[in-house]
Amino acid sequence: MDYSHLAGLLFPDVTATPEQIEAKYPARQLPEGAKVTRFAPSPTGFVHLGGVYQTMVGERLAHQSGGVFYLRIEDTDSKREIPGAAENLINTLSRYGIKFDEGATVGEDGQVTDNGIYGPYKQSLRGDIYHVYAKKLVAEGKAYPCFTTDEELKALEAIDKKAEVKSREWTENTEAEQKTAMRRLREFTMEDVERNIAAGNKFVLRILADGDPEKKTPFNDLIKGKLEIPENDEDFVLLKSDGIPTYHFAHAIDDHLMHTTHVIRGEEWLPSVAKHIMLFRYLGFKLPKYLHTAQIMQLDENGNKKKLSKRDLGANMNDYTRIGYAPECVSEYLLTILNSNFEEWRMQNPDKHWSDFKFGINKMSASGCLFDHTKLNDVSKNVVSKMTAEQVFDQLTEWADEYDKDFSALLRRDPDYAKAILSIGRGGKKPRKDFAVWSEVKDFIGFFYDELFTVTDTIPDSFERDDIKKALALFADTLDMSDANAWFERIKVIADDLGFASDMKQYKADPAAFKGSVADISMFIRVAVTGKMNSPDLFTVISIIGRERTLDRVRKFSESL
RNA sequence: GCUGAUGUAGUGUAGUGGCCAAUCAUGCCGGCCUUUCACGCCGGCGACUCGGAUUCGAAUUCCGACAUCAGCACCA
Repeated sequence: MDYSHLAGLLFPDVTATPEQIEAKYPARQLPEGAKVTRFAPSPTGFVHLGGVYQTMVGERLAHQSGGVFYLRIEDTDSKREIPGAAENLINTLSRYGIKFDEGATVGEDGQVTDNGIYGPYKQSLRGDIYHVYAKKLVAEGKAYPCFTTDEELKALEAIDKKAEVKSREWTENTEAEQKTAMRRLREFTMEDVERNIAAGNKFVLRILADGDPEKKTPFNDLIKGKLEIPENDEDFVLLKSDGIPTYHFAHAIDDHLMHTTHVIRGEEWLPSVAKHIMLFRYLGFKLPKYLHTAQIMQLDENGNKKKLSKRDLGANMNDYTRIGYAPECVSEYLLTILNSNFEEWRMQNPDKHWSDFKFGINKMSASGCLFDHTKLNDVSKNVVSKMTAEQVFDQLTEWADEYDKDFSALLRRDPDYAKAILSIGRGGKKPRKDFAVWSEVKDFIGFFYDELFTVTDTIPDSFERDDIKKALALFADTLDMSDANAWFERIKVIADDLGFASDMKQYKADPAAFKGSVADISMFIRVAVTGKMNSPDLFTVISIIGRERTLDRVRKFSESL
C-alpha cells in the first residue's frame, strides 16, 4: 500500500513537517541534573487532594533541582470541561504554595493565556501540531484510519468475548479467532478509504501495534521500581473522529516537545505505559522518566480500601478551605505521607518552612496510603500552635469573612481584644494546641463575646447549690485582679471558709474530710464566667473579659441557680 | 475474566540476609504536672498476610497462594 498517498488522503491540509515543529521547541538551557516536570490536569472544575499531592512532587523535584515546573491543560475532552476551572485550579494550588514557572496562566482579563515559549499550553489549541505527527505516522505505515462505526465495534467485541469463553473451554482454534476479531480493523484497501473520504465519513486514527504481549519490556519506574510489562498489541486510538488526540498521543507529543524530563502521574496510568513506550518509539522520541504515584485511599463501608473519591470528605480542596484548614497544615500533612522522613526532619527543625525540607523520590511509598483525618488534625494543631496571634487573627478573620460573617464582624469590631484572646497560651516552649481548623475556634473563644456567651455546662449535682451561691458571692465581693497570685489566694480563702480544701495535697490525702477542693471552687467560677467546665487559665480569661463583665456574669449565673 | 501493582501495630512508616524478641510518629490506656482543659513529661498496648524454598541465619531473596487496589473507551 502507498502509505504516503494514504497520508495525503487523510490529512490533505497538513503541510508542515515534524522538523519545522521541532525547531520551535528548542532544548531547554538548564543546569546539569535540572528536572522539568509538569502538572497536566483536565479542567473538570475541582481540585482533588490527590492532585495537590502529585503537584507537590512535581514542584519539589523541579525547584529543588533548578528546573522548571509548568502547567498544561489537558482539555481534549470538551464534554467534561467546566468554565473557569483552570483559574480555580491555579488559585487553589497557589494557596498551597504551589507556583508554576511556565505554562497556562490567568491573564489580567481573567482569560487563560500562555506564559512561556513552549506553548500553547492548552491541548485544544495544539490540533495542528498533533496532525503533523499523525500524518508522519501514517506515511510510515505505523498508523491507519478506522472508519468502523460504534455498532460494528460492539459486534467485534462480542466475537472477542465469545472467543474468550471458548478459550476457557480449551477450544483449539480460539486464539486465532480471538486475534482476528479486532485485527479485522486493519484489513482495508485504498479504495475503501477513498470511498469513505469521498462520502465524508469520519474516521479515528489507530496505531498499528507491533508488540507481542508474550514478550516483556523492562521498565524502571522511579517510584515503583523495576517492572516488566507486556508489550502492547492493541491498536489504540491516536486521533478521535473529531481530529482531537487521545491522552496517549497528546502525552507523547507534548512531553517530548516541551522537554519534560520526569512525568509524574497517578498509578492508574501504569497499565498504559506499554502504549506510551510504543508511541515514543514509533515517533522517535526519547522516553522521559516516569513516577507513578500511589493513590490516597479511603475506607469504604465494607472496610476495603478504595481511591479517595470525589464525594468523600477531604477529596475536594474546597472542603479544606470551607472547614478552615490553614494551607500550611495541608501541605505539611501531605509531606508526612509523601516522604516518610519528613516528620523526623520536622522535629529537628521545628521552625523552618516545609520548603526547606529536602524532598527525595526514594523516600516515596509505592503503596497507597489511607487518608488519616486524625493525623491531619494533629499536624494542623502543631502548625497553628506555632503561629503568632497576629497570624491567627488574619487567617481566622479571612476565613470568617467568607464562612461566618457574624463571627468575623465580632472579631473585627475590636481587633486588639480579639488578638488578646488569641494570644492566650501562645508563644513559649509549650504553646496551647487548641485549634486545628478555623471553624472550631468559635467554640473555644465564643464566650469572650457577650453576643455568643451561653452557659452550656452544668455543675454536678453532688455540690450543694447553696455552697455554689455562697462561693460566687464571696468571689464577687473579694475579687482582686492585681495579679494572678493575689487572685488565687482569695479563691483559697473562699475554699477554706466554705469547708473546701484550699490545699490540694491535703485534699488528696483525705477527700472525705472536705466538701470539695479549691479546684471545685474554681470550677464554679469557670462555669459562671465561661459557661464551660474547660477553658484556658481562668485569671487570664477574667483579665481579658474585665472586672465588670465578670461580676455581671457571676451575678446572673448565681441568680439562675 | 485478563494484565499489572501493592501487602510491617488502628493509621502513616523505618527496615535491602545477622546490630530486629522490629524504629519513629500518631492513636488508645494509665500516671505525673496543672485550680480545669490543652500542652509537656513518664509508662503501657499494639505489627512483619499465609505456605513452601534458598541459607548456619529471612521482615529482608525466590516460588506459590490469598487479600486489596488499578487498568482493560473515540475519558483523562
